[in-house]
Amino acid sequence: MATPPFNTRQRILGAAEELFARHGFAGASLRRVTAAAKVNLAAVNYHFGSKDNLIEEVFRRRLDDLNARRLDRLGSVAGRADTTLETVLDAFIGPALEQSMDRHGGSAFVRVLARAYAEQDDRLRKFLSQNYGHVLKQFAVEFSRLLPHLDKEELYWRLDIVAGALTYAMADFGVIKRREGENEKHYRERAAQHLVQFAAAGLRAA
Amino acid sequence: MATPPFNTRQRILGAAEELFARHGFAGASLRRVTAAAKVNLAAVNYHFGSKDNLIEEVFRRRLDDLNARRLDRLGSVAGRADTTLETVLDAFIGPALEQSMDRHGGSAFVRVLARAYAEQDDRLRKFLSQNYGHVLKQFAVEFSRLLPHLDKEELYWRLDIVAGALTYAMADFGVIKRREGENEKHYRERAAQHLVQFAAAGLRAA
DNA sequence: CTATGATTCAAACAGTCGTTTCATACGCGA
DNA sequence: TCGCGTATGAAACGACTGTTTGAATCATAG
Repeated sequence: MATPPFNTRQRILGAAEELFARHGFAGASLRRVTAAAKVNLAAVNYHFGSKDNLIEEVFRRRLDDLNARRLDRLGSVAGRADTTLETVLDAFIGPALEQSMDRHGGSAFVRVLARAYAEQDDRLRKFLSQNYGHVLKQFAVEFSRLLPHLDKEELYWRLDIVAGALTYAMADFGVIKRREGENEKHYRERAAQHLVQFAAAGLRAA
Repeated sequence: MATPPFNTRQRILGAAEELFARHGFAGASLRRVTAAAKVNLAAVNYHFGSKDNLIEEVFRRRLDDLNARRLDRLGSVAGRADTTLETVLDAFIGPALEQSMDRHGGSAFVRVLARAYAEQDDRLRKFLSQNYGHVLKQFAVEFSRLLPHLDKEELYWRLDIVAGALTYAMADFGVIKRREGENEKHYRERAAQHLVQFAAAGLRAA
C-alpha cells in the first residue's frame, strides 16, 4: 500500500478517465487503458472486478468530493436574504471549476461527465441518479426560493437547460478555443463567469 | 431501385441512427445494426464502404435538409428591422423541431447529434465542420447584428453556450420526462419554446 | 529466516468486432 | 432465353474485446 498517489488503482483510474473522455466508454478498451497506465491488463479485473465497476469508480472518485463541496457551499448561502441567483449558480459551478484545475488532470473528468449525459445506458443512469440525485434536488429547492414567479414545472425545465448548458460548456466541446499563451486557469475562470452570467439571465427570464 | 422508402440503404440508415443514438458509435456494432434493419451484414460495406462512411451518411441524410431549411428561414428574417432574437433562435431550433417529429423517427437523430458533440473524434469533427460550419457562421452574423453591445469574443462565448444548451435539451437527456398521455408533439414544442425563451434572455444579459 | 497474503504477470479463454470473399439470386434489356 | 450488372447471402478472415487462470513476485508479520 505504498506511494498512494501512484497506486496501481489510481493510475488505472487516471488513465481510464482520460481515455473515456477521449473515446467514450465503449471506445476505450481495457488494453489501451492498462497500457496508458503502465499496469498489467489483469489489474483492472483484480482491483475493480469488471469494466462496468471501473466506470462507476471513475465517477465515484470525483463526484463524492465534488458534490460534497457543492453542498457545503450551498449550505453556507441557502436561505439567506442576501443570496442571489449568481451565488447559487457559483456554488454549483465553482467546485467543478476548481476540480478541473487541480494538479492531476481533473480536466478530463468534466468531459467524462458530458459523455455520461449522452449515454442512454440504464445502469449508468441509475447509478448516478441513486448516488448523486439528492444534490440536484437540494439545489432545486434553493432555486425555487429565489425564483418564486416560476411554477415547479417551469423551474425544472430551466434547470434542465442550465445543466445541459454548463455540462457542455465546461467540457469545452465547442468552437471556443483557448488563445495561445492564455493561462488555462484564466480560461476556465472566464468560462465559468460567462456561464453563471448566462444562466442567471435565462433563469430570470419572465 | 424499387420501394424507395424501404430501400436496403434507407433501412440501414434508419437502424443505424436509432442504435447510434442509444449506444453510441463504438457501442453499436454493424451486426446489431444490420439485424435491426433486417438486412445482411455485408450490406453495410457494400452500400457504404465502411462503418465510418455509414456514420457520415447518417449525418448527411438529415443535415443537408435540416441546414437548408435553417438557412432558408434565416434568409427571410436576416437584416430586417423587425427581426428579434427570438425570431432568429426559432429559425435555428424550429427546423430541428419539425424534423424530430416527422413520421420516420427523426427523433433519434437529435440524440445522435448530441453524441457527435461529445465525440472527440477528429475525423467526425472535421467532417461536420467542413460540411456544415458555414451555417453556424451565417447565424453568428445575424446574432452579431442584433447584439451590438457584445464584442466578438463575448458573442462567441454565448453562442457556444446556446449551442450546448439546445443540443442537450432537444436530445432530452435531462430529467424532464414527458407526462403520461401528453402528446409527444406538444412536449417537443414546449421544449423548444422554453429553449428559445431561455436562450434569448441569456444572450441579452448585460 | 520462513510463512502468508496481496499483488503482478504472461498467456489463454470464448466471443465479438469490421471487413472480405465468393457463390447465389435478382431484374431487365437484347 | 440469354447475358450482364446489381444486389443479397452464408461463411470466413485476422484483429480485438472483457474476463479468467495459475504461476511468479512482492511486502510484511512471526
